[in-house]
Formats: sequence, C-alpha cells, structure tokens
Amino acid sequence: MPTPTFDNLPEDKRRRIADLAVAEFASRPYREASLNRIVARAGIAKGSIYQYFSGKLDLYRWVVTEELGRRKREAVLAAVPEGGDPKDLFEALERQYVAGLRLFLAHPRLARLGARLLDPAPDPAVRKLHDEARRAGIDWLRGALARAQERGEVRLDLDLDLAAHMIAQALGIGLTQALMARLGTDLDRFMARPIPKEKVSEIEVKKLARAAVDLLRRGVGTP
Amino acid sequence: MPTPTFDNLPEDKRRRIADLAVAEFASRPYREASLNRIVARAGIAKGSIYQYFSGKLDLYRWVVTEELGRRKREAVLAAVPEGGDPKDLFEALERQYVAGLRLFLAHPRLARLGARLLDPAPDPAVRKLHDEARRAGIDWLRGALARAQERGEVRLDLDLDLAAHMIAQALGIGLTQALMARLGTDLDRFMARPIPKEKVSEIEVKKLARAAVDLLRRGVGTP
Amino acid sequence: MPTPTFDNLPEDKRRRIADLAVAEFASRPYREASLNRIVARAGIAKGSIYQYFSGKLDLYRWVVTEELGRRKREAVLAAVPEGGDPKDLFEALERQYVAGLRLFLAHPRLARLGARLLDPAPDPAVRKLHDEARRAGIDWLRGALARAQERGEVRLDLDLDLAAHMIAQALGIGLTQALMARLGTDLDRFMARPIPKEKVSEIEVKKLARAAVDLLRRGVGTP
Amino acid sequence: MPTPTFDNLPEDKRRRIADLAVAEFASRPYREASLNRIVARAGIAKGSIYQYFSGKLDLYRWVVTEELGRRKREAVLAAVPEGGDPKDLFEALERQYVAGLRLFLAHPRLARLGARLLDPAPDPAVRKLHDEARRAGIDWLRGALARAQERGEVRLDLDLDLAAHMIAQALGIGLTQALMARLGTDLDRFMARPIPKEKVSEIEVKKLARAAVDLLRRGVGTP
DNA sequence: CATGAATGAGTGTTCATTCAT
DNA sequence: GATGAATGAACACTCATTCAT
Repeated sequence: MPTPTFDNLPEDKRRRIADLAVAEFASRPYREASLNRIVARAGIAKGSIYQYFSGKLDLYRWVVTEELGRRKREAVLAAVPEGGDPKDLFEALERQYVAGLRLFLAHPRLARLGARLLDPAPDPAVRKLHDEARRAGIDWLRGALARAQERGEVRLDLDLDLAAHMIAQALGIGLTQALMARLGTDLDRFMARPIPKEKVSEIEVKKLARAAVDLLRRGVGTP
Repeated sequence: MPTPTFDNLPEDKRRRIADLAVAEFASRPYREASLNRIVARAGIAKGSIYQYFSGKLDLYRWVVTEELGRRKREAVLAAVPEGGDPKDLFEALERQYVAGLRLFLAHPRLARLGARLLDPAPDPAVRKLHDEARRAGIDWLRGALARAQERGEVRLDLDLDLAAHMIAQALGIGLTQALMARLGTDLDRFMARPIPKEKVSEIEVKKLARAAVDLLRRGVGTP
Repeated sequence: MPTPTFDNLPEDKRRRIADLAVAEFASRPYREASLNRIVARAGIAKGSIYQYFSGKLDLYRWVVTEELGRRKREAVLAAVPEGGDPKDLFEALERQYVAGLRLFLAHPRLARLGARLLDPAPDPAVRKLHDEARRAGIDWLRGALARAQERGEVRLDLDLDLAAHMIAQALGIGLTQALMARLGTDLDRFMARPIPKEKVSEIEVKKLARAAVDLLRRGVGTP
Repeated sequence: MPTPTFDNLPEDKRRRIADLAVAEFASRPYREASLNRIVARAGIAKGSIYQYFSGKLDLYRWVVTEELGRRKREAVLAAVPEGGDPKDLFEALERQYVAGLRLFLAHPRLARLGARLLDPAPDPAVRKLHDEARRAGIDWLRGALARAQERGEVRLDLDLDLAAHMIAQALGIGLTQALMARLGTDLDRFMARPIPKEKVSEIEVKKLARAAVDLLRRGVGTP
C-alpha cells in the first residue's frame, strides 16, 4: 500500500503514476511488467517509486485493489440512476454488466487489468492476490444467487457453486470477448486504437447484456 | 516443429523433455518460461534444445499444438465408447466435458497449459498463436450450435455468437474451477500434489458435467 | 588444405561446397562466418566438413588461396588475348585492372572475398594469412615498379615503397568503389542483385581503367 | 549517444570506459567486439554500460562519431599553426595527412578504428553507419577537388569521382601502411607496442606526406 | 524527500568442434 | 567415408532493488 509520501503527492503526478502503472500491468503479466518502464514514462526517478511503494508487488497490489476497485465502483455508480431498484437478480446483473461493458469501452486497460487479475501467476505472493480476487468474485455471485433463490427467482435444484463459477467466467470474460467479436475486432487491437466512442456501441452493449442475462435467466431462473 | 533429431531421440529422453516442457509452459506465461530450467531439469546441454527445436517459440508451438492436441484427442477417444452416438448437442457436450475433466484430473498440467493458451500474450507471435487457438474453439462451438439449431435442439432466437463465447468460457475454465472448489482445493495446490485419483472424483465429475450441461440446455435449448 | 577425401568428391558436390564457402566468407569477417550455415546450405552433414578440411581455418585458407587464386588467374588469362604483349607497365596494369573489374562484375563475391582478405583480423592465424596476402600484393607491385623504373618508364626519384602501397589501395579498392558509384549503386546492393550484365559496363570498365592508369602514369611515370 | 548518466561520470571513469571501448572496437569488427570484455576491463558491472548507452550499437556510434571525430579534430587543429593558409589544395592535403599520420603514431588505435569504419559490415545498421562515413569522406574530397579545379590547380579533364575514390584509398590506408612498412613493422605489431615516439618519425612523417602529395600533384595537378 | 548510479543474476541464442555409430 | 547428436562457453540485453548523496 502506498506510503504517506505518495498520498501527499500533487494530484496530477499521482494520477500520472497510477495511470501508467495500470497501463503497464494491464499490458503484461506481473513478472513481465517493468518498473523501469513505468518510472521512465512517468518521468520520475527510479528511486522515487520506492518512496511511494515498498516495491513492485506493493505497487501491483495497490493498483489491482484500490485503484481498480475505485474505478469499478465509480463505473457501477454512474450506471445506477437509470430506473429505481432492480426488480430481481437478473435485472441487477444486467445493470452491472452494462456498467462493466461501458467501463471496458471507455477504459479498456482497466478491463484488461481486471482480466489479468484472474489468471494464475507463478509468483506465490501474486498468486495469492489473484486467488483472493477470484474467490471474492465467486463468493459474491454465489451469495447473490442464494439470496435470489430464497426470493424464488432461482430454481431450488441449482448447484449454486457450479453456477457461480460458470456465470463468473461466462459473463466476465465471455461477454467482453463477444462484444469484441461483434465490433469486428479483438481485445488487443481495440486497446491499441482505444475508443471510437460510437453511439452504436451503447445500443449494442444493452442488447448484448440483455441477451446474456436472458440466457442466464432461462438457465438458472425458476421455470 | 521439432527437427528430425528430436524425433530420433530415444523414447524416454524425448518424453522427459516433452513433459518438462509442458510443465514449464504450464507453470508460467510464455515469456517467463525458461529454456534454462527445462534443459537443467532434463539434464541436457543448453545447446541441445536448439538441436531439437529452432528456438523457444518453436518448442512452445509444438507443445501447445502437437503435444497438447495429441493428448486431448487421446483423452476424448478414451471417453467415447460409453454408449452409442450422442442423441443431441447437449449429450455430446456432456461427454466431451467429462473427458476434459478426466484429462484434467489425470494430467492437471495439460489442462493448465490449455488454459494459458487462451489468455492474451504480450509477444505478437505468441498472441497470434493464442488467438488462433481461441478462435478455433469458439468457431467449433458456434458451428455445433448452428447445426443443433437446425435440428431443432436449440431455440431459434439464440444469439449464436454470444452463446459460443459465453459457453466456451463457462465450460472451459469455469467447469474445472468448480471442480477444484468442490474438491476443496484450487488449481495450484492440486497441481503441486497431483493425483489423489479418488473414485469419488469419477462420480463427481459426471455429476458436475451433467449439471453444467443441464444449465446449458435450459439456457439455450428449445423450451 | 583439403584432404584427399575432398579431392575425390564428385565434381558438383565439391563445387557446391566451394561456392557456398566463398559466399559465406565473402559476406562476413572470418569469425562471423559460420560453418553451420555452409553445411546447412550445402546439404551435407556437420561432421563431413571436418572430413574435407581440418577445421574452419583450414577451409578459409583454402578458399582464399587456392580457390580465389585459381579464379583470379582464370580471369586474368581470359583477358589477355586482346593484343600482343603490353608495351609498358601502364598498359600491363590497365589490362590487369580491366580483368579485375570484369571479374568483379561477373563474380562480385570473389571480389568481396579478396577485399576481406586485406583487412586486419583479430585472430592471429587469420591475421597472418591476411598479412601475407597483402604483403604479396605490395611486393609484386613494387617489383613491377622497379623493373619499369629500369626500363625508364617510371621516374627515378619515385619512392617505390610508398608508391606501391598507395597504388595497391587506390586501384584495388578505390577502383571498384568508383565503379560502383558510377553504376549508381554500392557494393552491397550490387552483391544482392548480382549481374545486370549490361553492355554499358564493358565500355565503362575500359574507360575507368584507362582513366585510372592515366592518373597513375602522370603521377609516377617519367615526364 | 551517451545518456546524461555517462556525462555525469567522474572524468577518469568516463575516460577509462571511452578508451577501452575505442580499443575494443578498434581491435575487432563490430559483431566480434564484446561489451563483456569492455565492462570486465573497465571494472564495472555488466548492467552499468546500459546506464551509459542504450546498447552496443549506441556505444559504437558514439565511439566512431563523437569520440573519434573529436580526437581527429583536435589532431588537425594541433597541426594547423605551422605557417599561414595553405597556398593550394596540395599543400592543404599535405598538412592534413601530416596531422593524420601524427595522430596515428600517437594513438594508433584511433587510426585503426577509423580504418574499420570504412569496411563493409554484415549488420545493416552498422553498414549504414560505415557507408555514411565513407560517403562523407569521398564527398568532401570530390568537393575539394572541384574547387581546386576552378582555381586552376587541377587539370580540367580529370574524372573527379574516380580521383576522389582513388585518393581516399591511397592516402587513407595506403599512407599509414607505407609508414608502417618504413618503420619496419606493421599495424598490429605497432599497436601492441604502441609509441616509440621517436623523433625520426616526425621527419619521416613529413617526408612521406610530401612524397605522397607530390605523387598526387603530378597525377591530378595542372601540367 | 528525491535522485540516479551500481549491481549481478537472469534471459534466448549461436558457435566450432568432437566422436560414437 | 558419412553422419548428426552433444557440448558449454560466449554473446547482448533487462531487471528490481539498494543506497549514498
């Protein structure tokens, strides 16, 4: 976690460092990501990054928890206002995935970083971090499914564990990949030429999220 | 692809090298995987690996296509005999995933390698390899869905593209992760202490595959 | 020097090896030239080259003395018949340089190899070889100058040693470079796309040799 | 080009590295020159050289342009004061070559490096560097000849291109080789036991340069 | 508090040569 | 006589981290 020194940094410097770190860790697995590149691009001294964080791992941990989490929350909040409370789990999930896809379109690097966070890492400390993130996602989803089951929205014979794992993958990565395919590109080309910001995509996004959640509703919902 | 030199190697030496290569590439992303480690563990000279393959990429390509492909095919074939032709897409998928989970239990490293094959790589050549593998999987699945749709097994209003992407993720990674969770372990701990080879798992495996495909059938099948 | 084994080789195999060796040693300084490349391109076994020559140095020595020498002699002989004996040193030199330029145009690799033979080499054995070749050239030229001096074709106050060194360089490399410049190309581009074989060059070659020797005649000839 | 880090180095360390780099690149063609050797002799860590230069090519480029150029300029300046403006091209050339020979006697490695700079290199980037250096020398010489021609110092029917190429070779390499021969040694033996710094050589040098330029004057000068 | 020089282990790759078959 | 597998030293280059200033 960042030292007070980092927190006291001028806002723009702090932002620059954070953004470059996100970009670096998004573009390569942990080990291959390079502090050298980050400090060089940020225009700060090599030693300085060690004044802000205790090392590479510390910076990474901050980036994938605090920074990524904060921006995810912002994205979800920004998407909430449209209509009151969701009427069931599926509507809630739909909203969430719309928010996720929008975040992805606007800040593909964050989405990429989120995806990296899920795959297994050779380094034990990093692996632990990733495992925890993955587990947290699954746990939240299973909890949501359980509560929906109690409300009668989800069929009683569903294997919640299994469903949580499948849904997490299907809607986490599967959905964004489907969106990429629909836009006739792929994740990497999209990241290279970031945001056409077309209106089309907004409609597309909603349609996609709806179709995905529809598939889900049939699969796990009460008949 | 391997040189004749490699093909002419004594069977046990060739196997040792192949297995160590699988293990190395399974345990780390391409860039971090180390030829040094492979040759050291294989007890061969550094230069020798270049007698067998034209370089790291060549070895990797062989490992993830030929070697991984061969053992996948073997696993699927071994699982076929149980009962005649599958009666529909869902039964076919169920068999396939049973075979996949068995392969995973017996050779977790291969499964891991298969998973690595799906995530994006910084190196362009490697990325291309991964992209092709991913695309091939998706394409096969979409084709299967389309044929099933014609046979009336899949509802007509289904977005095949979206479904293919979601199913690929849900059943590829999601399923094995669910299995790990069920066994009270995770991928890495499982790999470290490889095969309890419990009978339980065989039953578990079938139940899991059935439940997963059931979810699928409701989600995409004709009502 | 080649073993009897090499001499007994079928003509075409021997030629193939010789030509590829010339090409390789022409394209890179000794140390960088690769036996691996030669045997690979010749389609012979790695060990075979050691049946023909005692090692890299031996092959190189043969290539730059026997092989290069033989082809130079052939070129000079081919150029002789035009007109009887040369009437003085300058006419003799002119003929020789015409022959040299023609050889260069027809077989740039040989010329290149000849040039490489002149520059200093880090390896002591190779350096010795180069030194001897250079010295031989200089000595021949000084001898020719001395004889011409006795015949009254060269002024008596000329520093023969100095003149020999200067002429060797000026007409050896300088002349071919001037030719390249005239053809609007350079040595490397010319070697890559070898022989336009234009008639123009024949005239150009004679004009160039004549102009060069004219310069020489004024510089060192009797007034 | 060197990083600020290199420029900020203590003078003696910087000089040590520069001199060792000159020595290394002078003694071997680019590819064979070894950064390992340089750092080992300089007593610095392998990584340090990459703090000073972006890589081998960068170091080489600096050595053959900045470092070699600077010392050449110094040598020429040091030779200037003797007598006012040169009265014609030939006197100018004579002065220049005296300066060159002196530089060579005092710092044979620099001269050697300069010679290496002229011969063709397998590596494209290095070749480009060498080509440019060679072309610059030829162009300067042709320009000087053209201007002298206008002043009536050079005969009008001279082929300037040809002459420039020949003179460049004759006086560049040919002259120093003649000097070596005169001193009864050769370039490599001379470099190994560097500077007898005999007074003889000063006289010898002037005589040699004069004789060479005399040859030139007759060859290209107006009758 | 910022700086930036120094480090040394690590990477993939190429090479000439040997020698048992 | 031909083969081709094995070798290990050498190469340029990158990296996270330390620490004196």
